[in-house]
Amino acid sequence: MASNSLDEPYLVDITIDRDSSIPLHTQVSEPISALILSGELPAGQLLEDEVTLSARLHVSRPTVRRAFHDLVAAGLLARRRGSGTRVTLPHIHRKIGLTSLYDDLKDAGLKPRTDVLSYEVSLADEGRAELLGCTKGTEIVKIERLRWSNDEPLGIMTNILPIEFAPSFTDLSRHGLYHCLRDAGIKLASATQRVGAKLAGTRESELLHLAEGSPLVTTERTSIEESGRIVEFGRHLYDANRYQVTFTLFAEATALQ
Amino acid sequence: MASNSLDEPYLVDITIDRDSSIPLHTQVSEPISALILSGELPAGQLLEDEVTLSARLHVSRPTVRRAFHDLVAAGLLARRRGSGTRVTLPHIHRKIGLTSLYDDLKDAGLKPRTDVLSYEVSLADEGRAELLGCTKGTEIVKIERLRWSNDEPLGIMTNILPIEFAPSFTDLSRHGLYHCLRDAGIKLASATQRVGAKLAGTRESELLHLAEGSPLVTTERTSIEESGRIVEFGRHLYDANRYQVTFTLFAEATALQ
DNA sequence: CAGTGGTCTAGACCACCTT
DNA sequence: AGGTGGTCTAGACCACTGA
Repeated sequence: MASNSLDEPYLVDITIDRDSSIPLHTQVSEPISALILSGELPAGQLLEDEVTLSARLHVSRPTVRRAFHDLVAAGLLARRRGSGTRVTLPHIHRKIGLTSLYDDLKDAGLKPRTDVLSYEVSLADEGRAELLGCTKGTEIVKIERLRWSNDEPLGIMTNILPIEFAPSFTDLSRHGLYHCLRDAGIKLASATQRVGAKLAGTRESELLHLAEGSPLVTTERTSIEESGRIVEFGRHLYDANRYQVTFTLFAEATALQ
Repeated sequence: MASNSLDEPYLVDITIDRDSSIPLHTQVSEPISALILSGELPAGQLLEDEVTLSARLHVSRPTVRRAFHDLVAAGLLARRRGSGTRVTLPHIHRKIGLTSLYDDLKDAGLKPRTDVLSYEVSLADEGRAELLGCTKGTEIVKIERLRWSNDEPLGIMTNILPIEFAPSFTDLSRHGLYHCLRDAGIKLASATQRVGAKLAGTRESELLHLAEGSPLVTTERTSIEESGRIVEFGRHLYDANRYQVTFTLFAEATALQ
């Protein structure tokens, strides 16, 4: 292959602060991540090999390896023995996270707005208790919201939470649900999502300003917190002509199964 | 907390073969993964700490750490400093992989069958070239298949591939697309997926034995191979009353972004 | 306080790719 | 043959958890 700039290792500008509380491997991976996501590093760009980089930064090779490994897991880098470490194609960079799946409209610059339609405290019946992994009769909060985009209603969002996780009505009317949870110090570990389709019923079509029988995207989500407890269960309905769910799967993550 | 069996570390039966070509960390993680996925280890079960386990197996602590780290990334284990390593809730175990998203019916015991409706070789027009990341005029293969489940049509699957990745018609009529790709030695790295909804048109409703205007789940997928090239682009349509897309997101994976 | 996972080091050898 | 990432070791110290 003809030599070109992609094949000359890019020397990322990294300064290591050994007094910082930030782990060294993060101090290595974060600047690289930022360069790739900002588009400054083009797809296919070769990086320094890990031995050279560790010598230049005066950190151990395992530390650089850990940083590179994290970037590979995030889909930003691809490595090949003998060949080196390169930036992946931008397709892979559009990786979706736990929060962005729900707060993604903000980023898209679509002037989002969310109205809280109802906020109810009640005791869990059998079905809801099972959805939340709690016992029947536990106090739960049910929230119904309407999400707007460009001054048109886009989705109906219904969520139930055990009362100890639920944000207050006022917090919720100001910020998104995930934002409130994070502010309350609740750390989410994972979320299981089911996406399907259905036709709009009477109430749904009225709320969303659609004709009855219009196609809707349905999502059901169960969010789990670090210790394994279920934080919330949500059923959302979106206008299918204006909303799709996007996500990326990685082969690596399934290597064990 | 009252002492119970979950809080007594479970000693996983692991034998290390140092002559094997399988990495030691895999020899540690794989049996644990199998025990959890088979349900033999209950949610919340405490495992040995990594120092004890590494001593028992006569491997170094970083090797055991690597194994545990992989199991955490796969969603099977959760670790907390000072507290230990425990099996996560089964919610998280239903993790979806690159292939299972498309070959998942087989597992569900639904007697799947796939008919190849058409198999065409052509030159990529502008739109298809962009979808596949190749130049206009490249030879591509377009495949249309009908997937059955329990002797009822379930989905229409349309895929395009650069001709060098495309399986032969005969291979395709015997095995799933992903199966063929794997057999051809093509290693997938990631796939970006978009899920939405629409109403069935005339041809779709005929093929799927549905009324016109029935709700369909639509998926679009771009699969990328190790070196970053696009392997295939697929547009699938499914009967929404019988099919949903399920997947799990992990917080860890997004830590960098 | 003791126990646990999190980070880091400075090496070593091997497998694979490219030239 | 040389360069690259993949694996593995035997330690060390720190931060957090729980009793």
